[in-house]
Amino acid sequence: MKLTSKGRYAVMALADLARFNNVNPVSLRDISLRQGISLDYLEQIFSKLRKKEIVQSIRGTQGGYVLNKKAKEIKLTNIFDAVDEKVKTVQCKKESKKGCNGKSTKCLTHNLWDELENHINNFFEEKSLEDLVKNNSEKRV
Amino acid sequence: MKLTSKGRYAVMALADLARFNNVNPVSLRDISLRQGISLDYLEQIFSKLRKKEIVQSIRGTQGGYVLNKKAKEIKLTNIFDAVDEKVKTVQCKKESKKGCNGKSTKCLTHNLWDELENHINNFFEEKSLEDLVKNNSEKRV
DNA sequence: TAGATACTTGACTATTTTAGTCAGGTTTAT
DNA sequence: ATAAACCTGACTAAAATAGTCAAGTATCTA
Ligand code: FES
Ligand code: FES
Repeated sequence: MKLTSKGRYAVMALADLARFNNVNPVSLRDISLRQGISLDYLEQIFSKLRKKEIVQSIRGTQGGYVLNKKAKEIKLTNIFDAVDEKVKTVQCKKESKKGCNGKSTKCLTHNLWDELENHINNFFEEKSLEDLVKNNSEKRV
Repeated sequence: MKLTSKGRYAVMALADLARFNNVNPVSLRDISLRQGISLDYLEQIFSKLRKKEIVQSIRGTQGGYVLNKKAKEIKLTNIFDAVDEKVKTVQCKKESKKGCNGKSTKCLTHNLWDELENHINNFFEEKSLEDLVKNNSEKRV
């Protein structure tokens, strides 16, 4: 199981943004340079973040992005959800009573994968952007 | 983040095996039919499981596979490890002091991904094959 | 008001990974 | 002998990933 770059970059970029989220909007160009992420790719990512109202955009010179909520209120879940990074442990449809591989009932291991999915999602629901930034500045002290 | 079929199948197949692990070895053909997994693919998977001494093979007619340890002693970690299903949340090398994207230090979010990786691995270290089979027969009662 | 900066959008593509298949073995019980 | 079952390695189609590229639009500042 691996985390995709898109998800990782989204969080990295927002952490960067949260850290510089004071007076001025932060341009993607700056984030791109600081975090070493392709500008074009960042644009794709931020387009999604904006649509889910996690960030707000300010166009024109001196423009950029700002957080649309308090860092405390932005959970990793929200970020991953926005960029379609989802945790998926099974192939079988959740709603359907059918199991994987076309079986008529759920397989032996189905519950396990459900548990796993919850276990991982719990982590994402607990962590907020604030935790990230705070944790990091504590370390620096 | 998603779980690959290889990992899922390995656990499914071993759960099946554990359940029928009484007198006779279990043939891959049977597992293939019961679980709806391609026989050829199962062979690849069991080759790895055997090399890591999770199962033992018995060749010839009436042959098949048996568990090489008690179900209680086979953790998901061991299974995933055997089939190279690994949890990977970062690109940067663990040992290296360098960060992702060629930076000279670890990035803002590196600790987070480390935590995530541990969080997931903990789950795999706790669960054993026995849990799986027991859990399931309890449900059946 | 010209120009630069920065956001916006959608299409396109190379690479990698996944999820197998296929072909040809070898071993052993009956 | 023969059939059942394991064993091995090479191959491949399809999907997912990680971007790139092109052509805009909006807004600030000189
Ligand atoms: S994973 Fe859901 S039925 Fe097998
Ligand atoms: S993830 Fe390890 S340095 Fe960025």
